[in-house]
Amino acid sequence: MDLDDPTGCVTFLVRHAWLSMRSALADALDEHGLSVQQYGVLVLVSKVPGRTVAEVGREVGTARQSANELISGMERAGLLERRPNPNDRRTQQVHLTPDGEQRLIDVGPAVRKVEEDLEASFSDADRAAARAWLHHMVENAG
Amino acid sequence: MDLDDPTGCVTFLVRHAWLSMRSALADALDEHGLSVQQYGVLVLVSKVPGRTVAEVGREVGTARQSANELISGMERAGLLERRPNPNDRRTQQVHLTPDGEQRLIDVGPAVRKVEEDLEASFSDADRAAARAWLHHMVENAG
DNA sequence: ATAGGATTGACAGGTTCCTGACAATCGAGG
DNA sequence: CCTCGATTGTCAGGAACCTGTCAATCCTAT
Repeated sequence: MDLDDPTGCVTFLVRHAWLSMRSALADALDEHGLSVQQYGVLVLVSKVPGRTVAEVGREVGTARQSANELISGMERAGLLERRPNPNDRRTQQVHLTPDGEQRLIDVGPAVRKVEEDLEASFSDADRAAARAWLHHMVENAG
Repeated sequence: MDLDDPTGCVTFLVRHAWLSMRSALADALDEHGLSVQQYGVLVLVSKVPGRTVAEVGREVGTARQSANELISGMERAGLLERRPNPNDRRTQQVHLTPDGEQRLIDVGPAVRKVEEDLEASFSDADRAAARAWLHHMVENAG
């Protein structure tokens, strides 16, 4: 990727960072047969099992319908399963299958290595500062 | 937008920041009838007139074909024009029309206000640090 | 209890973006 | 000169994502 950002617009710099990091992450993930979006859902459902489709969509930053299609695909791939929600007949609880859990464990080191390598030259303070800046953008925009 | 990022993965935090900032930018832009991608191309071509389609695609972080479609649409909208390149008969030089230049001038303040408001609570040093971090991600990934 | 509003998962249809090809053209090396 | 590899703009087809909509369900207030 080229992406030198001559626009002088921070928003596009953030976009370029996202594209580059996604590309690096994708390289590590598709050795394990996972897409970046699938990995995102896997991590999310792993941290908070029982999430509904709509919740997954919101927290992963995509439309409800896109989350639906994504989850359906992962269900077909045997990574996820939907269970009926006893407290709400509209929704379904999304859970990891044993295969999904195993896959998440398998890719963990590779993912962590990618991000660690990318940030290797930064101090803990710098990393925290960058996260704070990014988090602030998330909170105050949209 | 929700986007609280419980994944603990910086890459997704960057994605969330991009989505949020893009949404804020889009709100400001569509009052002037521009999309975020169109604005990006406008700024890029303004800074370096005569860019080819392929170059625009690379620098804006999209496929050659997507840049082609984007530029075609903006040409139809009277914002851009393609001129033959005397030194290379394969390529065409993309230039702003007077309308395109005017539109860019018109939206400038709104765009700058959005980004300034987002970063208002950060010092110059913090802003520079965030840009350095982002730039490093762009350089070392992809 | 029940009416009204909001939310859910899913379907249909459309937009955006991408990959894979193609001929035309350029540039370097015989 | 001429060939060969690389690059350009563009077309065709598909993948990913979104909006709009619907019935079903939940929640709140009267």
